[in-house]
Amino acid sequence: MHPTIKDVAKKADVSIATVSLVMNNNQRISKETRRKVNKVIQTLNYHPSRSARGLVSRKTGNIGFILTEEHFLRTEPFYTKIFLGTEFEARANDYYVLLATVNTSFCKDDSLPRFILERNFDGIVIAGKVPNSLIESILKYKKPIVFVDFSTNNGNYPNVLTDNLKGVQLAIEHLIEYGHKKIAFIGGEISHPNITDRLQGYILALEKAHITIDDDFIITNDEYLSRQNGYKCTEILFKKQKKATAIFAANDATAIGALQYLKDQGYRVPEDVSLIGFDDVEADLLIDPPLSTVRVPKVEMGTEAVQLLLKMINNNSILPKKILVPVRLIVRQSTSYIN
Amino acid sequence: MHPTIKDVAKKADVSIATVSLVMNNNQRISKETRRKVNKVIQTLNYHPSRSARGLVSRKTGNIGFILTEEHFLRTEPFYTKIFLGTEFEARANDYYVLLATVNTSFCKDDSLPRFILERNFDGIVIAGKVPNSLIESILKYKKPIVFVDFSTNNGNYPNVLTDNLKGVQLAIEHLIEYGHKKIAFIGGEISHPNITDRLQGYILALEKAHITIDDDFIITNDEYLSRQNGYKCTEILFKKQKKATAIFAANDATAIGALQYLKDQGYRVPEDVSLIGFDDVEADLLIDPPLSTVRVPKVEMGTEAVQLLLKMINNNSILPKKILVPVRLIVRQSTSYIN
DNA sequence: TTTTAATTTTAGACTTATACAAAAGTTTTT
DNA sequence: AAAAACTTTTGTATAAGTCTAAAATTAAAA
Repeated sequence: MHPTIKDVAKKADVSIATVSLVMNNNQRISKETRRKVNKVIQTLNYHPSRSARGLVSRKTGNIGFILTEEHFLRTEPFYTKIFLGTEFEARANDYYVLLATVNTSFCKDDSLPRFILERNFDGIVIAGKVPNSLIESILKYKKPIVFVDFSTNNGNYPNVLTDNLKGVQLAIEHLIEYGHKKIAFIGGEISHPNITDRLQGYILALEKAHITIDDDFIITNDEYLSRQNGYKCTEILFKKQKKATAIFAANDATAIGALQYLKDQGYRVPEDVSLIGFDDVEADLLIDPPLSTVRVPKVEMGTEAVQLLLKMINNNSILPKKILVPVRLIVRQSTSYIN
Repeated sequence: MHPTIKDVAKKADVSIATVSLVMNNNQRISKETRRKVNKVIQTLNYHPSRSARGLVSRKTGNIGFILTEEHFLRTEPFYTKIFLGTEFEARANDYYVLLATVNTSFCKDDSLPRFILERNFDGIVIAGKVPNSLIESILKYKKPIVFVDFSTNNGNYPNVLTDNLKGVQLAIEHLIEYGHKKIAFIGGEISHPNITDRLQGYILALEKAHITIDDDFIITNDEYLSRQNGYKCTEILFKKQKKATAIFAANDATAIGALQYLKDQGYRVPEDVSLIGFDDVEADLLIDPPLSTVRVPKVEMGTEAVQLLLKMINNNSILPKKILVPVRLIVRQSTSYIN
């Protein structure tokens, strides 16, 4: 059998309480005893049992990570990267991450992820948009929660968000610098906080540059932010009289769909139309031309979320309610000077 | 506080042992008592504590998933999908999956993933090639292990593998059907079991079609299976006198690199050269022309692995030593009839 | 020596599973 | 019909490994 706290205690000739105190860095233990015990711990390669610890201390050492199935199975590894970030940061702090997906149409009587029912977690990271009914169910457990890439006014929990306003501003300024004035905004899921922000940022950036907002250049709907939807929006945009010379797409998937439409219609990108997206996903480099975009630091969002969550778990009093992760303009070949 | 077994026992007017037996579907409990207890369990929304269970039963309900950092961070979500599969299957069986990455250059004194040290797992899925030293360290724990997408003769543990021979055979037959006879094989990591198999399959398929193997058409090395390497191999291939009319690439990344070289040199795909890969990754659809390939069912590999692992954990006697997951030929636009 | 501070130990709790004991219910034997 | 022998069902007691409040011990200071 593998060693337990008793084996360590016996070998170090102290009580198990002492060993426990040493393990938990309690300062009452004398340096000498500490050293002696630590040595035995090393020798025996002792590691305390999670189960026993969890049972008595009511801390499980687990962090839950929840997102919708839809987001999880999404082709672009957007949330996968956020997950990676949480995983790294959790591991660095001796936590495990338990991943669970929920149905997009979760309703209040559906059963919650198992680790919640079993109280097998100390805190939860909720990534992306999830149903309100799910949030309400989870809130009942009164455990620390951090939202990533989604904000809700349900409860008052901290968020880790993309700096959308800043990102759009960078993108629009970039287009303006290239001489564009007829800049369109296309995208779906307009009621999603991220997209609302981006549209808002688009308007602000144009106003700042003293360019009048033209409603004909704003094509939005409430459908999923897919390539298909990007294609469709661009089609609507270009069926109008006025022609935009640049398109800001609400995300890269939308931009890739837009590119397809433009190619199909014989427009050259960027010669005829400049195109910029948002997110910076893998696919951007694979398409022709490579897509200019705004980089969202996905992995960092995950690490930030865990750092915040751990602070909550440890009752750290200073808690930012909102962390905006910095974005970066990535200029590739889909944007150029206006002809 | 949330309910414990005691609360259930009191409310159902039975002993905690009875509740426990009901929870574990022990048949000695009478139908009536069972019903009564189950009803209370429902009413109280009782879920047994993982920690307590783990402590007494020595089962943690956790499955470890190990892969190298390199594989985890890989752009193509190959292992991510396998992970998804394990996650789904594990959840369906009330297990959690704990993911851990290890350094590619793990050496025997490095510390193992934490869940191993803490014995916080019932079995492990090892995905992809991992250092031998790691395997040796893990074997010491004498716990069930299943290897996915990698086979080792270290110990005698079951594998879940791609049916490489079949896959290559399908690809080569497809090319032959299109009239190709000068079919090249390119790829790195030639000592990787998968790639060794694929080369083997290439040779067998050609022999079967009575086409003589030409060593000039086999370009391999031991570097990582990257696009860069695909580019390089193709360069070597086409600097020779004899020109191949079709290329079988050891995987899709290699194929994409090959495509780049061909385009750079003015070869048209598939008019001048047919190109087929292996894996079926996301990128295949994004490149121009979309890549013909052999689909590896990644998610299914994960589910198969967990099913196998659970059988081992539950001491199921009938254990296949090797599961070959079926592959499928995916014909897209990078292959065509020879001109 | 007494008081105080520092260090260590004792004892109990956390929740569940299970061996064994006990009770209740059935069948067989006399 | 009662006793004996089973069978089925339920309960009692204990153990798993760790943490922690409170108690006990030791050392240091007064």
